[in-house]
Amino acid sequence: MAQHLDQHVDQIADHAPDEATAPWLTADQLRAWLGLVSVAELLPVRLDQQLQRDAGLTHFEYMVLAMLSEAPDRTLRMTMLAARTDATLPRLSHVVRRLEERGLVARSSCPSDGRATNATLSDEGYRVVVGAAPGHVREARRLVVDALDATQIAQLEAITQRLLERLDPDRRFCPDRPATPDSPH
Amino acid sequence: MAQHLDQHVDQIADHAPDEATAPWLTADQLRAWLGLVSVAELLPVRLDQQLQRDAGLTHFEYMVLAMLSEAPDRTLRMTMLAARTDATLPRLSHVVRRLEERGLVARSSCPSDGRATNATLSDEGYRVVVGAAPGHVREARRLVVDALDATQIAQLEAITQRLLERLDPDRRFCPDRPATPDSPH
DNA sequence: CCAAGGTACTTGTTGCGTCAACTAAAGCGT
DNA sequence: ACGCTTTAGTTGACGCAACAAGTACCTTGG
Repeated sequence: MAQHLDQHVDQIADHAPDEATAPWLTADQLRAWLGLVSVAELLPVRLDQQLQRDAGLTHFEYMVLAMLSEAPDRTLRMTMLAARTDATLPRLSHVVRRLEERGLVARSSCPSDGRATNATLSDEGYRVVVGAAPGHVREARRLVVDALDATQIAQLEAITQRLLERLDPDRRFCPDRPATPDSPH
Repeated sequence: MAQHLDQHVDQIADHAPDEATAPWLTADQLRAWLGLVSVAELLPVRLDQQLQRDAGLTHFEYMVLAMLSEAPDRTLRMTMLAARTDATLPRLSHVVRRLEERGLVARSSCPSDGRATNATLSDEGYRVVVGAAPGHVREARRLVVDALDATQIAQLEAITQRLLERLDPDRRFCPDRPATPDSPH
């Protein structure tokens, strides 16, 4: 499948022995890399399929609703919500508009800052996300958690943390910072 | 970030102690799961960014060209190419049409089977993919390979193999089967 | 040798994400 | 009080992927 990443190992060994200019991978590295790329390609698709089928939500919509469900008053400013879901503001704006049309969230202008918009989870939205959560977790178990033993779970956590330092150096995604719910003023 | 996956651990412990109906995750499992989801979300974006910037290709287009570059006569049937890139046929058809408009591949009707279409990498397409490969591998090193030590590389390979058994039980993706290039007749 | 069914694509439609404006509201210096 | 800049969000256009239909070709049973 991927000779193109290692097939010229011998020829570059001739004139480019140093790390910086020798791009190709060893067989072990190649297998790990291709495995990770495959997982990264397939996992989001599976998550979307399960949630779409069982709850009529994309994974991203689920994340939006889930973040709101945990926030004080089930309300977050768009910017904060975007940070927590690793979305651009335009993307979030479109998605929230569609969710509002479906009656799952409501938007309101923030009283303390006229520029800001607060998104609030409706009762119906709460029912939807609470109804979707068990199936989602079941899928997480089926695809990942139950496929690995405890040792591998620990290894996976360490590996993903290392990778996230490179993939997301600013820690924009999954900031885990305490909620600054409404108007910080 | 994700109380919604574990916040009710205590309350379900009351009435649903068994595995099948107890969906929530332990803290360790939760961290590994969220880490993997984040990586799966960010890695494809980074790969697309680097290839788009340096070679004007999406990761998927790069995969298409790379698979062709390894095939005998730089030629594959659409169905085979779709299997090797984990794409649906409609998706591949659109992408190959665009690549043909850019002069990177050529399509021709298969002489031995009038239904089939062969995609062939042009010289220009070969130059593009060969030019793109080093930067792509460099990015793979920067984001993943060089972030992990040899032990973790081995762990990651084992973990991804386990996960792929669940994510892709039919081994549709990355089948690594020998090329059946043209007309098996 | 012809009809029925399956195979290998291609094409049109729809939905979502990104990018590039654009609007409106603060903040800030004078 | 007046502009100028920054911040927050929305909107519209465009590109790409998924799904559904359609077309052309092969194959198999009668």
